[in-house]
Amino acid sequence: MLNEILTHHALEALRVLYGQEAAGDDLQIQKTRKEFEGDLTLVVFPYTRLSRKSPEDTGRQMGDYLLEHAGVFCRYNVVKGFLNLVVQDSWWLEYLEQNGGEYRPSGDVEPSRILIEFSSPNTNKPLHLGHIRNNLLGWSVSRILEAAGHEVYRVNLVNDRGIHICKSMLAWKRWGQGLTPEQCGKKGDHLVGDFYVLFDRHYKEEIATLVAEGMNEEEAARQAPLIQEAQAMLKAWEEGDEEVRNLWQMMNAWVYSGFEETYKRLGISFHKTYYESDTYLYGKELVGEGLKRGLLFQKEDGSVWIDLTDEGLDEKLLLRADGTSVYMTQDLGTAELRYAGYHPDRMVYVVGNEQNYHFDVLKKVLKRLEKNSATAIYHLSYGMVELPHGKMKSREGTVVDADALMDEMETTAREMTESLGKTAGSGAEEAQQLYRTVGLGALKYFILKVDPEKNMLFNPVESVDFDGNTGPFIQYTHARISSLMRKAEGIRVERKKEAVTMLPEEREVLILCHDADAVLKKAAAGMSPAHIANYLYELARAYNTFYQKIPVLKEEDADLRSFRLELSALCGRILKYYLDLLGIEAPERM
RNA sequence: GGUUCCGUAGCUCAGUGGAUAGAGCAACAGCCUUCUAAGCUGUGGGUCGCGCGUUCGAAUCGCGCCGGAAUCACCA
Repeated sequence: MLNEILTHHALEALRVLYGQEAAGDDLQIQKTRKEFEGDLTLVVFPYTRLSRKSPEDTGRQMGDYLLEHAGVFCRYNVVKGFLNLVVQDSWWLEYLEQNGGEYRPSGDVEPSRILIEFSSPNTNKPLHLGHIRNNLLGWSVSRILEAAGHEVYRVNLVNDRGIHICKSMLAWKRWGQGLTPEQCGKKGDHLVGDFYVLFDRHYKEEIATLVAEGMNEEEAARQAPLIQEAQAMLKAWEEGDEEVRNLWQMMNAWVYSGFEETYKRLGISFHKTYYESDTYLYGKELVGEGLKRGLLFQKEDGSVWIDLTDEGLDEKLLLRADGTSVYMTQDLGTAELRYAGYHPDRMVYVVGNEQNYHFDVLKKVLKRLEKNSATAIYHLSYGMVELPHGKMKSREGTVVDADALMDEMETTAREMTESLGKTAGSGAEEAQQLYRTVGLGALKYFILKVDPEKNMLFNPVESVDFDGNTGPFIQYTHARISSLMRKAEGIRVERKKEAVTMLPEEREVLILCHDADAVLKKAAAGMSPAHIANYLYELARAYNTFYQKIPVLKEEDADLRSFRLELSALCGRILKYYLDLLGIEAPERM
């Protein structure tokens, strides 16, 4: 709001003072640095050409004009080419009054309909740390887009069929002896994952045996009895073999109940879940249609390809010689199905950056097939989560399991809380809830504060802290404000505006609160929760500085006390609202 | 080799055309008889990978190098 006022009057100043027109986008407005007095700073270097005066003189002339006409500034100072403007106390008090109710972002964007796909797990193993980044990003981005005023649909595409699924099915059939999750007390996704690992172990042994008998490795990998049997199983599945289908349904059901638990714990949900087994055939129709129209071509063996060499890419396979589909075929199908179902302006795919090339190709193929979904697709690419020893490899046992990680976070939160002696006065259930909230808050914040595009390092032993720039720090600030509010019940009084003079620490909090809308806009435009996270930290820190230095309830002057309470309340509401955008809960006490 | 992304303090990360480049962690020194110390204040720590260019102004934009990651599968 301040930015708009300043922009409007600064342009006017340029017109009146120098007879020059400038565009609003050219104005450079920023928060005044702490070492100078002011709330907003206008960079006047660019206008020295228009004014034909020194930066200092230009700044002073514009400052005088703004003081007189904008009606919100009370002082200014010019340092080199920087015009630092001080907002009147009365304007801030007015602002506080207008934002006294529940916090709502301004949301002045062109609303659009957005479909966002994330999570997209395979049903052959439990979720791990990589999925956690995916899930948290997808969830948070969808919440940010909603808050910014868009219509958002969250969808999940479960990869529930394929050779990898058959591997765990086969292993269970062979060595499982009818074991169920109920019998062994294990989550279904973990149990199925165990058999997937078991398959791999036996498969490797078979290969080693064949190699020892003189076969080369590549051939052995193809000839091993286990893999052949798995392939036969996949074929039987595709032909609708009843026994295989039943086994498949039973084991997938185990996995889904396991996933359900993990999703619930992570606090995420979807509007719709697609299953690849339902949609994987549709892509073939698209390919067939494209072939008929001469947009694709067929090789001698009958496989279907697209030639993207004129776009700087290669020839890409779209259908195997035996008529079965590949990854790309399926994605073509789901893209079109979804587009037809929702008619979204944008279809966002939250998928790791290892698939940048795949999405590049996907867009180009759809474009070549003259499909509308081509322009709607947006790949929200994010970096890998690396461990101190390198990348996560499921086969080498270096994955960080999602459920185990959450357990660990809760345990750490409990130990931390107990060592701080903060458990007194709350029931066991309430305490458990707090450990969950704080532990997950730490994990979510740690992951979301990093720019999605960048790879990040996760050290299981020391990465997730509870001090400093962390989730618990922000949650703590919120709890602290909540405590103030509880104690303030009934002692609030009407205040007289003219009786309040603000201190720098108070102005700092106010200007950050005022910044909230702009931050949300930026986060929505860039689909980056990191902006929200870093903003939250700044706001919480500014509030803590204020809180530590300036009395609120203990202030004897009733007008000042009320003002500081209102300021605290607004800050608390914003912290809560923005934490929610990250999927983090804001506890009332901790 | 082609393409894409990344390189900022010992470590983890902000900052993406403006002022003397910022936080946290780790280290050190202070602050709880006072509204929640998961907090606050201070000290030390930098060739923003290297070079050239554009600009009144470059960590930020362009070009070239160096280093790292991903990808270029009839796996998904």
